[in-house]
Amino acid sequence: MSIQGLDMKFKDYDALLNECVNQKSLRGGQRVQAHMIKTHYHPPVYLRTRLIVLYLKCEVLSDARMVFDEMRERNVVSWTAMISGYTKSGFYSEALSLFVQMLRSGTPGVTGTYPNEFTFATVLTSCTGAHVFEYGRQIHSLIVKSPFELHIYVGSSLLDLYAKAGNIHQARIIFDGLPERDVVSCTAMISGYAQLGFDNEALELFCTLQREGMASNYVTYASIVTAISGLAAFEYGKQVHGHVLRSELSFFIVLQNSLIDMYSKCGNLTYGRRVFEKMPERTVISWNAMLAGYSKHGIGKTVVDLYNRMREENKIKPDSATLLTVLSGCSHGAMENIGLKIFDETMAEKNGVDLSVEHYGCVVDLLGRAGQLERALRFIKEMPFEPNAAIWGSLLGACRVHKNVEVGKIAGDRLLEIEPENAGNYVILCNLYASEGKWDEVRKMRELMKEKTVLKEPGKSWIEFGRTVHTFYASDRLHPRKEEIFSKVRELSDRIKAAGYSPDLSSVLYDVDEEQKEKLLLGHSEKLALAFGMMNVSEAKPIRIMKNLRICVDCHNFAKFVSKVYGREVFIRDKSRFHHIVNGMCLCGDYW
DNA sequence: ATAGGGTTAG
Repeated sequence: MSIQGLDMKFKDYDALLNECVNQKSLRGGQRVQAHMIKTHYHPPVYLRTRLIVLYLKCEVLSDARMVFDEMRERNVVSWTAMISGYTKSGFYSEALSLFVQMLRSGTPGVTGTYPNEFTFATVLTSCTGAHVFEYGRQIHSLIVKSPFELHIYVGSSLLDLYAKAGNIHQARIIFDGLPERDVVSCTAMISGYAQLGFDNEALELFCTLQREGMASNYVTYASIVTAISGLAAFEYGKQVHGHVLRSELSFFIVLQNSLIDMYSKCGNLTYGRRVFEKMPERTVISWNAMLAGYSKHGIGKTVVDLYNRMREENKIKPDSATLLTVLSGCSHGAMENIGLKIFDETMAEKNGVDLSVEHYGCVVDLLGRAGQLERALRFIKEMPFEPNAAIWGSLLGACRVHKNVEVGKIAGDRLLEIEPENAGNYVILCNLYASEGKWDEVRKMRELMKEKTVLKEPGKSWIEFGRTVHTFYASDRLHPRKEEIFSKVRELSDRIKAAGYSPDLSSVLYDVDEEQKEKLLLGHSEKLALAFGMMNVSEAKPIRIMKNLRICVDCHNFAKFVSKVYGREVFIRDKSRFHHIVNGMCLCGDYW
């Protein structure tokens, strides 16, 4: 196409620019712009905006911005296009600052440019991306006064904003208030539930909407698979996977990634690996999800093998999450030296990944697990980050296992400064002091604990059986089969006591007599779930239990004895990893 | 002409 020497007018430029946009031709746009300058043509707002849109489509933000800045006058589309350009590239604060300028713009004495439904939809996304939720709420109040409150695009990003801010209730109110629903608004609601851990609600909404004939796409499925991962609802997950395979959606990498994660979190690494191996194309997330599965199961060797394969294939570059997973996999898998070596190698690499305080935390884990507590302490003092609660907690945990009161006291004091409200910290310190017979210190800790701690999240465990997820709370008085389950726990306890089990009363926080302590221990939700599993799950199958917190020492021991005495295989997924318990032993090596 | 939802790590 040649435009030299022609007498170009609005209509011609418009046609040319349209063609460039369709072909995504950056060079074409630049030639049109050059021609305008050469022939002293002053394009109107419309044509300048078309140029901005073209440059944004070609992902050259700076060129778009240049055209934008040269405009003496702009309309809502020029503003919105520019804001959207910044939002899509993740420059949220630029986008928000433009939005403010937009409201203030206009000739003196005249009000600014008024945002429309396109502007609101995109600017809310910026607020969510930038995590400036208070700002988003202010924009919400502008929207309420505008005619666009019930617009489906605006409503979707608005409910997403509240969901991401953690206010799922408000998100649901907005969702229910929308006059119509479509895939995106429904998916935003479902993923909002899933990301905040309201997995049952996510599943319930998904089922309801499906009955209502809602269309689903791969984003919807990725979100629902995430909810299934949280519940570890293996049977349901397989069903959804089958559905995906029969649809046209199975080629989406994002969806395959979430399936890998789902199977791993259900404790079925074989299925996850099968999805992983069949992928024609992988992203770094595919690798990270697969690695995380083996890491959480404590299978360190496979973590390292897979990581080496990733580096050998040299197609996908490991990122900081990869390294974090590999280091934590080495720690869970008792491969301390290899983990430390990988850390050192990464440090030495020129353009390796960005190391965060969490990576350093993994190294503390590795050193602590290896029993090198003084070295871990030195490492913490020399690292380029301010140590946080996770770092000190990791060191303290290691000190408890290796019974090192000296270093443990240092870690504990720092930890209580940062996190005085966390009861778990006092418990570990109590255990440490008790193991050395320092009863004065134990008493001091108990008093401090009573004074400072706040109620933590209540413990709960669940197990999937007969297409239903059965949930148990500590000393569950509401469960319909409570009598039966409690007596089964008693029965298990009596039988394993004969084989050498003795309840670990020291892990009970409350100041009550020993009999009470044992009763409290027997009421732990994971024991109830285990008893339920023993009553219902066929003997040929492993019992798979999920727990929202970390498993306690006594329940861990209890499960080990049950596995030996009754010859059962037990998986317990807790907050930090999988415990795979067979014949009286756990793959975690009693370190978690 | 300009617009909304998604997967991994601890």
